[in-house]
Amino acid sequence: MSETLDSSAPVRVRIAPSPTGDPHVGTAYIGLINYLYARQRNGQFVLRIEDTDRTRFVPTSEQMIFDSLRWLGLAWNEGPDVGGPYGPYRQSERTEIYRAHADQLLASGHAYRCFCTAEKLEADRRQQIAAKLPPRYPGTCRSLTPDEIAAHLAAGTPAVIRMRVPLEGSTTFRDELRGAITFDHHNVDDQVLLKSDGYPTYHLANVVDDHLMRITDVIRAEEWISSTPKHVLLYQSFGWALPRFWHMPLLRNQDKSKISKRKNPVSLIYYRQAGYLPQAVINFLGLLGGGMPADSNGGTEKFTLDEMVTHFRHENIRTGGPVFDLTKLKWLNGEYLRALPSDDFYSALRSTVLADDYLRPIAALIQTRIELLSQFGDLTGFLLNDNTHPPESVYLPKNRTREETLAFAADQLTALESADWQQESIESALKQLGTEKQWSVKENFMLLRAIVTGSTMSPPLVESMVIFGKSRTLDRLRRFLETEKKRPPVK
RNA sequence: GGCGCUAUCGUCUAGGGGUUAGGACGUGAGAUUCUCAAUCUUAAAACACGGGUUCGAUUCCCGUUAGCGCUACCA
Repeated sequence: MSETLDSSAPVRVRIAPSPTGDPHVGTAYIGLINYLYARQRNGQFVLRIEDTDRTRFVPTSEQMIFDSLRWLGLAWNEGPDVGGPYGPYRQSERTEIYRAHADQLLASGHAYRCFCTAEKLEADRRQQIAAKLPPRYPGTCRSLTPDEIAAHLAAGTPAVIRMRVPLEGSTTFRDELRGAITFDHHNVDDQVLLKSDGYPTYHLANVVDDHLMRITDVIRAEEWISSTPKHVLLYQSFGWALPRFWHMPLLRNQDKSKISKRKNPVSLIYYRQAGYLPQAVINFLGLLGGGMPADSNGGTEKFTLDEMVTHFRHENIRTGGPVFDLTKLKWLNGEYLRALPSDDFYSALRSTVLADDYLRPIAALIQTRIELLSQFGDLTGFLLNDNTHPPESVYLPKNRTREETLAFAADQLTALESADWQQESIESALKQLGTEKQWSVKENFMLLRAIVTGSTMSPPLVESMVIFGKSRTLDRLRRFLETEKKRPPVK
């Protein structure tokens, strides 16, 4: 095992979300654990944006991450928006640093250039899988001669830089929650460190940044355990001291799989818009995985972020993955809502479901459709209600079976998930799906209307969906599918 | 398939070599309330399995099983 950081070094931790979409509830969870750790030890909490995957980059994502984490009360000491002594805190602005470090590994022999094409790698992988072998990089470019490399470079062949994992031996590291974990080098792949577009992969960037940013404790999700030996090897190649590693259990869906948007609302935007209070969400997150002594608050399961700072014990974190139980979160939220002073409760309503920004576009939508102002609620109920589950008689099109209808609704969900949330993109995504599956525009939109509004009659559907918001609309679709799946056919 | 991690009520968890294995959510029943919600009372509900170690294992060790994760020029 390698040396660890000087244990007297001031504690510095980080979260490193990727701006690839809506801010994720898992980011908030890991953020909370890091935040508590830093505050308990008078340490620093760093926010770093890991935007090295240019293909999945979503420009609006970063701001949403900032807003959501602040909403929850997780303030960071250093980050892209607040600055700090170890910036820049956006990885896309640090590419020179990664390149220099990759070059250093090239020079020291800990890494090598690889000129294999994506097609070849894919073919290799398929062959290995077919032969029941573990898919690994076959080492084609591992021992290229200087001449061969020069030739490729001269020819301008696109290249990546891979790490040279020792063929023999093993790497052991300590996980603060589980003890020593060992990986045989046979099972550690020659990971790509620098991609052909010049951006680093997570593995290089996170090691380089954690070292340069003086991170003492890497507190991250359990899914990283199997790549930790690569990181340890990298630290060793650079001759750097190791941080402590804490791998948190993964949040789970009801079926125990890793939490996913397909089976659960995971967007923090959703929780905000649906009317969860930040103190309820953060309290609930603190309940998952243990860490709070049961008797620290007189046995209550309700506690504030500050109470967590004083009582939370990282050593007591349970390593089994907790199911993210929406039912319990809702109960907790109700508790907080009821405990609110009535004025605060009213402002909470006014800043969410009755916010001007929300109501104004709704007004525009119904102005031409009413004769009395008091009819407002008649037309907009579905935008103010939480649950609008249509009966089969409403959602089922003539000449369609229940099975094909539910299957199509699931397709609609998939199509909408990847759609940009604007009228035109939503419409074209839906129409394209309709054409593919031979559903008429009318059937298509009517079904969706029934699911989203609970009725066959409503203001313009897509505009309504835009106002209602992506995360809530998709959630409605998901809940519809889920309950219909469980319900036996009525007919 | 390979490697790794994990295992207490349906769910979140407490506990720990000898306990009636505790609490919370949810569920059932009852009380209260004009209704509903809230509230109160109450009930059902768990140590995955097999070997050890031990006077005694749910607790410690090993194995099995199951679940999960990783196995990308994604993070």
